[in-house]
Amino acid sequence: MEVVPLVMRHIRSEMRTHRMRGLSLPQFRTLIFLNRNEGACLSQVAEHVGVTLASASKVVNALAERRLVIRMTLRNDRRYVSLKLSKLGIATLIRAREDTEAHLAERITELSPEQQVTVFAALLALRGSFADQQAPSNEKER
Amino acid sequence: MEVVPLVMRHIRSEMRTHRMRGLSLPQFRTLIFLNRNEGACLSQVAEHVGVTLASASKVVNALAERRLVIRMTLRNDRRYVSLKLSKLGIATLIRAREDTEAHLAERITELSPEQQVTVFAALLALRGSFADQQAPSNEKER
DNA sequence: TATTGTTATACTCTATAACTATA
DNA sequence: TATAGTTATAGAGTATAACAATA
Repeated sequence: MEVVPLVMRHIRSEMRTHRMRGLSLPQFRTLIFLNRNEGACLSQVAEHVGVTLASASKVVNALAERRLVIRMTLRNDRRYVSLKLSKLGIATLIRAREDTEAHLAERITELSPEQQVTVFAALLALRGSFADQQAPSNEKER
Repeated sequence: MEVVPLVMRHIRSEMRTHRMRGLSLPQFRTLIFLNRNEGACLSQVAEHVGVTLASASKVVNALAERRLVIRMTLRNDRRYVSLKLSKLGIATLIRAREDTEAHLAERITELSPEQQVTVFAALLALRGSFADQQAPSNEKER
């Protein structure tokens, strides 16, 4: 409860001060997800980012207006929207990620090698515990 | 970059679904800070929460309107605002914290005892690295 | 003149609810 | 009738810039 917001603050602060090509955190995370899941639909984005469909729609819309994301209607079932990054989106994501990771890495470097190993192990454990949590808590209530 | 937002999402999700007496995360963190630093001024809140003075002013204003925080002008230097929790604020904070911590604890319990130790050590290390980043010059011993 | 805080303005994120389009 | 997505509306958080009050 205490540490996570500290780290979040740092990430956001870095993203602000280094512009990040003007990406907000939800936008950034959406780009990351679409980079690894080309052709995903909006519902999948919403579930992954952990927001409602309506919120995801707005975030994706902003990204589409900036030509970072391409929206296409599926032929099979025209209710679905297929999403993927444009070339500009990919380039933007790469540069944004490099910037932010570099600054996070700087922080981590301040820790001892043992602490770095500990942090890495802990994050893996936390990911295992938290990563699959949004599916049950998000799907059932809709 | 990947795990921290997951945990944040979980915290926020818990806060939403369990109402948290309608506290947002910045409001919650502000109450926590004031609980441990009675009489702190607005600038200290802003620095601790990691936002600008203007943003802190808005958050505190919302808390004051809900009678959770009491604002008082300092006699010595009337530019300063002294902040503290009301009784209602204290009660609200306690219940909110109990709820959220209980749910976080549930998650952590899913990890093995070794993993729990690892997570704890990692959070300590991260706190050491990230906590003083906001206020390198503010070394009060409170 | 410097410092503390507030207000004005503008933007993003977020939710819920109502709506459209498709199946 | 059910599902995917959008739009409308509202509220909170955030920033910068301009302002007020105090020292």
